[in-house]
Amino acid sequence: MIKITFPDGANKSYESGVSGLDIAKSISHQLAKEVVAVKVDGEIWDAHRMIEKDARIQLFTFEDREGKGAFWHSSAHLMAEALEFFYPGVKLGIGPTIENGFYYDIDLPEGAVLTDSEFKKIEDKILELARQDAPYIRTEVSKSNALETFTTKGDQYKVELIQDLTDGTITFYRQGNFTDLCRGPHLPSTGYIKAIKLLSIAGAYWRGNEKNKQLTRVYAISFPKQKMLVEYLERLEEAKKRDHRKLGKELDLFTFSAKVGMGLPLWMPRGAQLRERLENFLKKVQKDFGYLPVITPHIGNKELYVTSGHFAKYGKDSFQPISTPQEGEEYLLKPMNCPHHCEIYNARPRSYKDLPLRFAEFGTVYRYEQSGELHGLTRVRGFTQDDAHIFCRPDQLKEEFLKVMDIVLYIFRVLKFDDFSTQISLRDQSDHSKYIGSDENWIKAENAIIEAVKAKGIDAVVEYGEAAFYGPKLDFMVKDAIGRKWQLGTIQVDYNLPERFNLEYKGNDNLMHRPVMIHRAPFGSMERFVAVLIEHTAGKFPLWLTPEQVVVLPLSDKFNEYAKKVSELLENSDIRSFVDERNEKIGKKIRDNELRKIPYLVIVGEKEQDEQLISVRKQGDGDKGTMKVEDLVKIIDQEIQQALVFKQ
RNA sequence: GCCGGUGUAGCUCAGUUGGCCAGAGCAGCUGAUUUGUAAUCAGCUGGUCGGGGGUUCGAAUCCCUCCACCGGCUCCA
Repeated sequence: MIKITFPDGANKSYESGVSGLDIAKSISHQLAKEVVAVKVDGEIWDAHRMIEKDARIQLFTFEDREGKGAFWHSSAHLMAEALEFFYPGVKLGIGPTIENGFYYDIDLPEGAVLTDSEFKKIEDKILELARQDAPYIRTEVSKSNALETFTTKGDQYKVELIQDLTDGTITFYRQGNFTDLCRGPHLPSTGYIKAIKLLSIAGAYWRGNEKNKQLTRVYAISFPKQKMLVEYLERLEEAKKRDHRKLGKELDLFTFSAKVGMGLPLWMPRGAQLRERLENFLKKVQKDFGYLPVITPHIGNKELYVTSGHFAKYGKDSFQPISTPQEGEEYLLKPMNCPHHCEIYNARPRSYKDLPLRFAEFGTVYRYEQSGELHGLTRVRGFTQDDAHIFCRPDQLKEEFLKVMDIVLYIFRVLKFDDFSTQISLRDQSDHSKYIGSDENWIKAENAIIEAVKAKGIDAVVEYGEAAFYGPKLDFMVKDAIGRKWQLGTIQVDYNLPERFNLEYKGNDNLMHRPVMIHRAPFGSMERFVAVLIEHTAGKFPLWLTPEQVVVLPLSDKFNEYAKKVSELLENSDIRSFVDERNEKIGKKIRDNELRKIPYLVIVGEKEQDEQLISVRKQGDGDKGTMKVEDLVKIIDQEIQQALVFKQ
């Protein structure tokens, strides 16, 4: 007998060789049907794998992340089996699970092409295999046997994977006639898979390396119930309605023109107003935090970027230099604001008493992004950073860094971005060739960030190899409507550019010292931030940001004059309002303005005119009754004040 | 840049064995209606079927090529 301990601390004796599934059966019939994986002493196992010694266990169903992992991983194997059926000789790469589903990278036989028109028959085949309810059988194999198996099969990708594994830890899983190299865990049998949908197809380089062969990646998702698949697809459809590219068009915020050039956004009046308000909001916050405005041109002499190191790093992958017609001097479109700001610092001698200096600029920069990378407003070739560079003494670094974090967190709070994640981006641990500057400077900079994050008590993940070439950074990431992560705010500590630009200040010891630089952009870029804001709000912007706050709807053109008067009164109280004078019925005007997501609709007819009142409707919330104009002003002022209140 | 897909009116979409002047709804314009809380009615305008080339008596439809967009990969100062 062995002793099994449950998560709540309770324990129970079972015969040796009992499985997670058996244990579930002993608890309840329902649980046994749902269990798909089990954690045994911290390791995730197959639910049907035998446990042979005392252990702490935890049972997982599809609702758990661990359960989904086993479920989707097993589905990937089944998909691979179906793909082998239709494409004999197909070579298999990796088939991992992802946040929503799984994929398998495959190398199709010479001449074969997989397109989405084949999805249906592959799905059907998978379900057919699933109905056979074949068990997933785990076997431990030696490295030499494993290599032999896949060398015989001619699958060089698996061979390559096995070569990197340590002997003694290699396992195969087999279901039906299909065997795959896999750590597991897996479902007890294929019958658990009741619904599957192939989602898309993409090229993916083997091992993520551009120099390797590009394999075909098949994305799919599966569920234990058909209904769950239907719900998932519906959710996906709903999310697509929030796509900023769709809403940007519908709400007249921005557009693109192939004639202007790909990746070069054109802000329409409503979008420009929204963006301007965001900028003014941040300007005000920054003023309170002691920032000083600076303005720099859109181009800069090539030498500037040679000095900063940007040219060596990105010169080949940038828009190429333009040159003056007479002298042949080379200029680059500005890809970064920092070199310009360094030269502003250098414009005059600085004393330790001047620091910190905080130069802020909404600086528009131009970067050559690969054509396949462009994506709405989130990835463009010309964009405006809410940039600033803080030049400070080393002893001021920590405090300055924390203050920047305060700004970022404040902005996220005001705009209700509460589902963000933070990432500390450090140097690649093994390859330092991508970076400029001394090890000593890097270590100082990396430690500064780690300490600041610790001081703020923020839960950040550490990613190696994600740093900028001149310094490490702290990034704030937010997800878009369909779950893609985008970096918004960024804070970077930099000891290197001050050296390259020979920045100095005179200390109280009468000696010259080198300042430290902080690069920071709380929004990241106006383009990307607005994109994410659109998706988060589904176009229902906060009252203080929205281009039009109130629309006045006269019941018929007899009341146009009164409507105009009401609108003027609102404007006099700094409320953005306009009159919908179209010759339409009131129902039509309400519908159209609701769809345009105007926060307040004011209806005026004979009754209102006689009593000098207004009828108010709130977007998405229906009739609010009649009131005086100043009552609405009060409601709106209050709503705005509440949104902007500074809570430390 | 790479893999796969898509491209018909401002928007959403019909239009496949290649065949008369390419269609609808919404938007727009004109007129009628003077309206009480999510779509009033009628008429009209609007398209080099993404561009170019080819096959054919004939191409939105088939082929080639370029462009843009969509989903990924790689990249992201």
